[in-house]
Amino acid sequence: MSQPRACSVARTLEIIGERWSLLVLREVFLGVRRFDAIHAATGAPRAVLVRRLHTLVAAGVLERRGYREEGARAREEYRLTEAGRDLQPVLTALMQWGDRYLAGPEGPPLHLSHAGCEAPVRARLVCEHGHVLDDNGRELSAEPAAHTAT
Amino acid sequence: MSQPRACSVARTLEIIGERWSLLVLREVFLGVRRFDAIHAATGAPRAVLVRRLHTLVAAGVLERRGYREEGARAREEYRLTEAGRDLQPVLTALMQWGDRYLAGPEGPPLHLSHAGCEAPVRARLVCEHGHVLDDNGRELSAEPAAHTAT
DNA sequence: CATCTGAGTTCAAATCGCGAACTGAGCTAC
DNA sequence: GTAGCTCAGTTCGCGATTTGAACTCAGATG
Repeated sequence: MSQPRACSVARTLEIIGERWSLLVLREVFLGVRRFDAIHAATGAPRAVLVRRLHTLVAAGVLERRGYREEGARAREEYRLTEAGRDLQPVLTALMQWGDRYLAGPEGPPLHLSHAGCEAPVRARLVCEHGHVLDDNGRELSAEPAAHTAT
Repeated sequence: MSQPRACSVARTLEIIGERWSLLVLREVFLGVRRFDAIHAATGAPRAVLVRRLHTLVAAGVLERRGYREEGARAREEYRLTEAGRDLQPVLTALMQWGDRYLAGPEGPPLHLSHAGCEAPVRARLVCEHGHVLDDNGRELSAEPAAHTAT
């Protein structure tokens, strides 16, 4: 093996693997869309935040658009695209692991529930036959696709 | 809001959010456990790899242990702990997103299936009433836990 | 003994991240 | 109409981190 492994994990991390990217996305998922608000909620330095937002927009995960509220001046906001919304399982899986292994004595700081049904939501591994697997991957088997080259 | 948001995502990223950490974990999940092999498979610089491995060991995600094969000299290997195995949904969610949005013309480079049942496995959001949600978070509602402070 | 391998160290150069201060446009109150 | 406020960035200097390549060192191999 002379080349690093070609892998969708690596490619995804090229986009959202930088230091603040996922925290930015967390905020946008929570409905925080304006620059200053994201800055305050994440604590990321402004210069870095600008770069991350541009990267995410360029990658098609966020969308930057101007808007204007009643009699207020024009502002910018960042919204999730379809591709961005599809990152929800990533955030959920990260949060869930932190809840389990890193929560303080007060328990998890944020609670996700199924709108309408109110039940707590978890990221699970599910096979197409409908079996829900344990989270630990012991029931998984991985194999490279046919075209192993590249 | 003067303090950055307290959040399990942020805490988790403190541990596995560095540049190479998740790629290291990907390899260990795939059964690659030796330093040089991880180095070759990820392409991470050796000095960085040493730091990441130490971080992951210190965080209790990996375990470093010496071993010796028949008549070979002693080596070190890195193994997943229970906590490490529980990161599988994170890796799977990342891979799945990359498969959907970043796969080349040859399609996804790696295939996960349910051992025994052979069916493809996906990371899904599932509520405790057993409903499987869309991946896009539209059916989710988030609220801070009671103790909003800190 | 000379060589190979595995697991790191060490090094200088380039990049990146950081906090704090600054810019500049548009609105609002005086 | 000008002083001040808000928002969305820039700029800046410093220090930490990353990088690739070369080097070390111990144990096994020929």
